[in-house]
Amino acid sequence: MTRRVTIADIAAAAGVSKGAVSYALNGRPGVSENTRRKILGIAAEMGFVPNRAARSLSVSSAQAVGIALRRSARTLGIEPYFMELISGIEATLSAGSLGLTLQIVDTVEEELEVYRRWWAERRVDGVLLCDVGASDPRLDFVADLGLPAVAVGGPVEGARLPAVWHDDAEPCREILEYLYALGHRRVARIAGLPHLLHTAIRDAAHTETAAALGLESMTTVHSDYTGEQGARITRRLLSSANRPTAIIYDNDVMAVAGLGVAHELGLHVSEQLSIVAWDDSPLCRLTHPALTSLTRDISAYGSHCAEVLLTLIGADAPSPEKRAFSVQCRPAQLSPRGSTGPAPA
Amino acid sequence: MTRRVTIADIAAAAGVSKGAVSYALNGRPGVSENTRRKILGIAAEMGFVPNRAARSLSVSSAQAVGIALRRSARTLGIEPYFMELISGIEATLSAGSLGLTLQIVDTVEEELEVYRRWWAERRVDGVLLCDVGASDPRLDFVADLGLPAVAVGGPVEGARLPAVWHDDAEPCREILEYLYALGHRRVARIAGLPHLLHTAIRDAAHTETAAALGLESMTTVHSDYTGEQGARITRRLLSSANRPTAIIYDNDVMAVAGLGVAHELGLHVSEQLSIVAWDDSPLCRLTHPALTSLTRDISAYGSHCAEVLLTLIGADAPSPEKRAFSVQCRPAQLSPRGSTGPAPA
DNA sequence: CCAAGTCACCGAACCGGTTCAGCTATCATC
DNA sequence: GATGATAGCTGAACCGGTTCGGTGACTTGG
Repeated sequence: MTRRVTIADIAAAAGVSKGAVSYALNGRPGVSENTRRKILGIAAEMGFVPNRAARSLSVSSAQAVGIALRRSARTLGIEPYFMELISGIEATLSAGSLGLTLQIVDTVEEELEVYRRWWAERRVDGVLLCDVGASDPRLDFVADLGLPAVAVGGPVEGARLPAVWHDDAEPCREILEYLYALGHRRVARIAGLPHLLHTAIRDAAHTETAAALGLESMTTVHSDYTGEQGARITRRLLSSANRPTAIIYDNDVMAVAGLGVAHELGLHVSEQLSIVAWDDSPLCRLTHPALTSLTRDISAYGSHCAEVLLTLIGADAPSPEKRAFSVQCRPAQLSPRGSTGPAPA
Repeated sequence: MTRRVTIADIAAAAGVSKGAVSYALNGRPGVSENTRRKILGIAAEMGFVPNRAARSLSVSSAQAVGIALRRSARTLGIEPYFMELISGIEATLSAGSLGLTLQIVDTVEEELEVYRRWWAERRVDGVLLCDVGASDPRLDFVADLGLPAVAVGGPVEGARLPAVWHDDAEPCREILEYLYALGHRRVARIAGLPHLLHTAIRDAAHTETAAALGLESMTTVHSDYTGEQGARITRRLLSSANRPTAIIYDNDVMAVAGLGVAHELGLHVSEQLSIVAWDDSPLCRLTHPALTSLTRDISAYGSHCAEVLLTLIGADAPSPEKRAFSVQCRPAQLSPRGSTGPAPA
């Protein structure tokens, strides 16, 4: 294994000092165009790649951002959301040649501890906070720590840090009006974790819109996003006396599970029961019938979050007027497919 | 923002030299038990956390391992395999307080470039190679580079690096014998990417076993693991003159898609068509009927791979007899569920 | 009582970059 | 022609750890 090439080697080869090489490589003033070209040539020729640790040590930046996920391995596995989000984040980061450090945690305490450690070690320059809760201890924690962070979800009130989010209320209205137009009067919704911010927002939007439309019933049951719970709650709802004619699921996994239960009970989906899923992953198109869903570009969402974080930590200085603060993305669009139809008589 | 605590601060507070502090913190000989306790006490009190960059610079280790995934965002999203694998890897790594660096790439060339850069920058101490191909350029590349790596899949012949794998042939025999016992004589298999090593192994095992059992037909069609292709191929197979009575899918996503197609064609799954899925994710239990599948503990598999990599890079020196070389894991187990039944008359 | 050996600790070099004060040569200015 | 400004570069300090040679104190043994 040949030894690594350092700037000292380049300096020696070019007959200049280490400082000059550093200026040349970083495109800073302080060297003439001629020597810069010469140095760059030698560096390329010798296959120079700067040592991260050395740079981080002097500049005190990690050239990496972190993300801690507080979900079980099983949930992370089936839930397409996270991988799509991560792949979007990753795309933006690697364009700026930043690394992504990933950690899976069990509890909030553990998550806070991870942030504390990452920041103390300078292992990351900033973090992305997923699954933002209505009153989330992490927001103040990272702000107090001074750790740059972006909330993936919002809006967060009294925001001490930027948030990137979709308007969740509008799609809720859209879907309820759509179901109403199809004749549905008894609608149920299997919602996500109740403490999450967007769950609360959707809850409110549904209650409000249902009242405005004068629906006969608008039941909301909270769940943990797993297929098991989705199936269990669906089974209960469909066995009740006055069963709903349409069910809205807060994610696609539960919707697929719900579809399975409908099959199991011998209910024809679309004729006897309509199903709508949030978060349109390819999963929604695999089933028969395909699931009507609320489509968001989650990968783009992730990219967006990463961009905001980058401007926040000043990794790539964009136009100065581009403020690094809360951004709202295009809301989810309704994609009607086979799983919704006119309400049964 | 209060300034970070460094070992110099601790040294000053304890009235000793930086060197002594370093010895004390790392549990090395060179300080008395008394001063060690004193130093540890002060360090804890001041909330000391060592700076990664500084340590990496002197020790020249990154305290992180890397993983580059060469799959599209969409595939990564629906395919539960990767997230489960990653979560297993992550569990082992964070136990050893190593970080996980993730990157998503488009082409092999790009992937090789990522390895070269990571290693040159000393951003990682080693990597895990996923989706091992039958003749995989990455194996020699990382070996030549001197970059510690573990192949997640195998066995790889002429191995210059360790591999961790499951025996894929045995489950193939098991499933075919099971289907045979149920009376199936025309079996099809929608296989994965043809260049992948385990695909080749499964191909061979199926062909061989089918011949041994004297099956009427054993069709294998290769795909790219996506639900779209799974559906398309299933549709074609089921529309053919002498359609199979059982289909084996190389992953769960395609199996779910296949189930959708069966519904679409009005075929009763288990009575008219049996379906078997590889890689039992929770997805397989969401559908109706639930999918018979070949269960592997992918998360444990990931942990295992990470352990081998750790011993390889010597991060945690285990018992010396524990050689860091190719390990074979427990093969997948057949989990019979509702999607398989006796062949139709 | 002194030589040898051991223990605990210090001081300094080192890893590979960045950055800044300072020096020199060049050039414009009055 | 003295003065000042500036571009181009050097040398050294610095970031925060690790590591190693060396030193003084203390124990041990003959």
